[in-house]
Amino acid sequence: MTQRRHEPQRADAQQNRDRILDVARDALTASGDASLNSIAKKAGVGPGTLYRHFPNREALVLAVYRHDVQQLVDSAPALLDRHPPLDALRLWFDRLAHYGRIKHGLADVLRAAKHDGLVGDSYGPVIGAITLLLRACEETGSIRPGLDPDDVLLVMGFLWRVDSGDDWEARAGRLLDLVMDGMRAGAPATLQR
Amino acid sequence: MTQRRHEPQRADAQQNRDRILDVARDALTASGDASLNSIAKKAGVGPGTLYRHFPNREALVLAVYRHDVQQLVDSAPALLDRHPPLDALRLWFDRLAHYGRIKHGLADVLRAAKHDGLVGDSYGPVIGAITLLLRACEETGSIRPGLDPDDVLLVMGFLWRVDSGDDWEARAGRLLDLVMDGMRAGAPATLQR
DNA sequence: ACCTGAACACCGTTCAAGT
DNA sequence: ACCTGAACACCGTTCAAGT
Repeated sequence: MTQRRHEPQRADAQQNRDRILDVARDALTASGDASLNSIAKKAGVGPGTLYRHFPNREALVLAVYRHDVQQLVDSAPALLDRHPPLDALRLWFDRLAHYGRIKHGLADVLRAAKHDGLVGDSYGPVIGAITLLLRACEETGSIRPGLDPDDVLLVMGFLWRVDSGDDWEARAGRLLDLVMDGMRAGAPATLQR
Repeated sequence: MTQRRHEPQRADAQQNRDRILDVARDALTASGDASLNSIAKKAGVGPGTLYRHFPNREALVLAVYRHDVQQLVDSAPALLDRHPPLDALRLWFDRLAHYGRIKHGLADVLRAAKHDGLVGDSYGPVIGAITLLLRACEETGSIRPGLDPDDVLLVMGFLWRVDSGDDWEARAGRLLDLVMDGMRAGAPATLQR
């Protein structure tokens, strides 16, 4: 939505920003809990410079993964074009699982983003994509109506926490099937409470 | 399983241990990220003393919630006596949700416990309770057979992450229903991959 | 306008020295 | 056998001083 590229900015500032993002991307992929100070040092800038560009860890993580998230979000319509809605939904969450596995910290940011004010920047589009997919499924009657996208994303949170054995993909697949079966239209009605 | 009460131990050591646990319980309920140093200080002991009793944060959290977890685990058979298996399963997870909401850090410990060697101490019994409940459901044919207790606990992890509005209980209930519908025997078969 | 880097309060953790 | 508490390396974050 907001286009920050090429805003009037001093050249050295822009360079610093880019180098920080480069280093941060590498550092975060290597291990999710890389310290901000260590990232600043590796980027060859003072801690203050990092904080000037990114006021907190969340902002940095978000900036690092911005394009990747956008790409994931954009893929939803294409999936809907090429597959039945329910399959598209499933495939999209497959992708989400892969993203969450590589992009450390993204899960936490998405979780926190809901409460902080910065809903529009990354959480919003993600929820938007899920909404799109859910609606398509509803229209074909393949899932129960009225599912809340926030709820669905929350439950799918297990995808970020499957441990990283070599069978993680199979396990995630099984569990994804399980949850999606619960979302299906044919699924038993809600229990009497 | 292991009974540590009244092992030969110096009186002051036992007192220190108890005071640390008391303070830690309060501190953790107040906020989940209370520092170990601050807990030691409030308990009136040096940091080294805390570390002598509990080598890391995980051990402390586990010790603090030991009795509560045991109580939860023990409640499973009673639930099975008084309710149909599927209802018992649902009610037990309701309780788990309430526990995870108050006992900060317990969720992380349960997650980490699987990989660390200390499986027997707390993770084991919890998985044991889930296994018991799942088997009972299987026998009445109310859920699909072959569900892995680890998998189920992993998916239910969303319970610890429902945010704490005043509607958290309703939301958790909805999502619990959703997941349990997926576990049901009547649920649609696994998708073709 | 932006960067530097020393500085602050804190963290988890260790370990010599005491009793 | 156990406790103390100074000490270490680190963390996130700030802010005067520079260019």
